[in-house]
Amino acid sequence: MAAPQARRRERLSPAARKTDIMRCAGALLRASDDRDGIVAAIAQNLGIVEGTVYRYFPTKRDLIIQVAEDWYEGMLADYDRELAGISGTRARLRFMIWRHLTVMHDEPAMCRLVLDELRADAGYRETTIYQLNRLYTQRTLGIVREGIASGELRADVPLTMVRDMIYGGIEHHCWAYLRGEGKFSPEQAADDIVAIVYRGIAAPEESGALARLEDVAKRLERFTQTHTAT
Amino acid sequence: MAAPQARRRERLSPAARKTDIMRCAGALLRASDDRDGIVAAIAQNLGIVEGTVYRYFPTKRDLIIQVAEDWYEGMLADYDRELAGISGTRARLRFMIWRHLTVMHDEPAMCRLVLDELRADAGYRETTIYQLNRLYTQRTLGIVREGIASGELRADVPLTMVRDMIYGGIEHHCWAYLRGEGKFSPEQAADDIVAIVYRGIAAPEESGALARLEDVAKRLERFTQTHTAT
DNA sequence: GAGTATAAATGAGTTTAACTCATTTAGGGG
DNA sequence: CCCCTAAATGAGTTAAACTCATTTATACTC
Repeated sequence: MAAPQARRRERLSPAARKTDIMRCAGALLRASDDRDGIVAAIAQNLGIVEGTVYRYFPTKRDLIIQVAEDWYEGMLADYDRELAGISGTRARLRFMIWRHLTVMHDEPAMCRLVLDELRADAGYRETTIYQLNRLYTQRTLGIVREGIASGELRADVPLTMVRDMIYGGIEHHCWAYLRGEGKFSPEQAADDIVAIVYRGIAAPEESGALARLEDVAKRLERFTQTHTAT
Repeated sequence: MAAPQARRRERLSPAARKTDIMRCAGALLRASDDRDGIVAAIAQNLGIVEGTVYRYFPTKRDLIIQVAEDWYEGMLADYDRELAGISGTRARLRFMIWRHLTVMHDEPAMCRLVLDELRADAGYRETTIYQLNRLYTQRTLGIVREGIASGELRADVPLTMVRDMIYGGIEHHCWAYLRGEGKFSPEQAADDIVAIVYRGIAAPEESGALARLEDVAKRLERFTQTHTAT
């Protein structure tokens, strides 16, 4: 039996220790979807004791949420700036959709944590993640509103349902991928979603043209009748 | 202090006891979203001991899953027969969507249990609920396929994405309602979803007409030029 | 109607993981 | 070099899921 390793009691600044714990928690959260005993695992990994973790985070849940929040904040930074460089309702919508799909694709474990665990429980609405997501979907709806204002989209678009179908669709589409089964292409998926949604909400451009052309047809008929009668 | 009630040891047939436990579990699952100590609560409600519950269900999870399965099976019975009485791609799609929305509306607690708890964990795929849902969405895709075959819908419809957007959209739409906040109307929601999706996937009927009319316009121009030149 | 076999039910455990707190001790300031 | 602060400890408590040897209601036999 190996002699029990004498613990070296090392003192870090609170900030450094907290960073260490969060980094370690992030790694473990990505490595496995089993959250049982994760506090013990973190402590063991860092060579500290469980109680020390609780000096920095009141509960396990707080720790996990803060890790997820930090990650998500970094992940969603700057989309606004990127979006500013894209013009056209369709392209802008596609960008928002594609970006969300890309997050799913690049960080399945974290996304699953957010979607399946954090979002399910009571305090989710008090979470930064909820706020960030709200902003993101609000931005998406903003694009739709602009499209309506310009006449490019129908005036009677049910706004929140468009949002629900886009983001609900994304989540459903990635469901299997998030648990390590199957693949998906963010580009392909974004194309497919945008194709359905855009056609679904675009103003019937053709209807005006059709009306004009129907008129043309009638005039032609009269014209030809007049001229052939002569 | 009230004298401790002498427990009356009553023996039921296994079937009867199992039914009792499941019924009680169902009531508690509907009454609260807190699953901690639910086995103890069931035992107390039935005047039995926790260990007795475990004689009928190997784990708490098994009990909950079986309750949810029984409920869902009853809930989704017969949709196939009802669907048979509805004709037209759009109406049939709307029926499937409306029905799913109605389940959400009538049994928010159970739906939340299935969506937020059962679907999140590993064994979900082995669940009857998963199978029933698969059949349901397969049936939906069947309707879309028929629409494509008849030429009513575009040939390039991304089938699974249509499914994901419909059912993901439904879930997103009901999210707040499922946790007791806000309302929604299954009828309105079904209309909105079907409006977006159907327009999104319908074949462009107008395009052929447009092409013909563009041709008419050119002929008219030539005709008028010829005749006014004279 | 008494004796007995069966299995339903018990209740006193164990286990595991989250969380608490009185005590210990590293390490910088005087 | 000592002392003070607060970081870290480790030995708890709590809570809930789950186990199992024992008890006992009930149906069946004779």
